[in-house]
Amino acid sequence: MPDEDGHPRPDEMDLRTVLHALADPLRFAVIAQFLREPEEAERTCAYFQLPVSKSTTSHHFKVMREAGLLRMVDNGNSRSVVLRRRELDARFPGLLALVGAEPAHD
Amino acid sequence: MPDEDGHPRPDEMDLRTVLHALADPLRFAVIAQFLREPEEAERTCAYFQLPVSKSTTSHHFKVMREAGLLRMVDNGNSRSVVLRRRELDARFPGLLALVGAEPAHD
DNA sequence: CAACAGGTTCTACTTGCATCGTACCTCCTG
DNA sequence: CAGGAGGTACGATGCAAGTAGAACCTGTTG
Repeated sequence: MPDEDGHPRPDEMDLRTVLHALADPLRFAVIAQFLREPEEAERTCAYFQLPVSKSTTSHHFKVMREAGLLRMVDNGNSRSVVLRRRELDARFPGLLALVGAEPAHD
Repeated sequence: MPDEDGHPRPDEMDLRTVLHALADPLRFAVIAQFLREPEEAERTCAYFQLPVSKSTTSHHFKVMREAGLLRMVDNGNSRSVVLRRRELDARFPGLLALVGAEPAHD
């Protein structure tokens, strides 16, 4: 079972769920953006400036967290998210590479 | 532009579209099933016995064809579909392997 | 020719999901 | 303590997409 923040362990990740998370253009763009940042980069949700409301942004990040794509990092002050790069590469080899290979869009 | 049957060329295939096509459980199951068959296997739509009506089945196969996953083969007699394995492996390396690695479900 | 099998198309229904506004929470800073 | 920044939770809404039924098409087989 996922931890208290809804993060699945790698063996709990479901490919269909991950694909669904990536099928949305905004979520795809967030992951693609992360892949252009240094590894282990921590970013606030606000950093991505998605063209939707705060609550919608929060919803999208929740979907990505629950799929296993992102991990929430609580810094006391503000929370950040981190791409779970190593775990995803181990669980779904090649998947992030495909996302990163896709040209940025919109 | 796609051909008269709606098949995109590999360079026209869009990863988001492909991921969306694979995010549906029935469509995912069809591709996973194809990966358990011999390469170049031709199958009728009816072969998969999806638990939905004929028109819904036709809809799902259309989505997969238009995403580039399947190619329609007209045998005069009955039509069949073929997984575009080589082209997909070239365009999205590793993607089909991920689908094939996922345990069958339901 | 009639009947059937396999697919497609069209229309309609219904479910899912992205979206938003509001209210609320937590931590920091005047 | 009051206010703001960053996020979350909940309820409502509107559109996209999965679904089914009916009519139709094509090729095969009695």
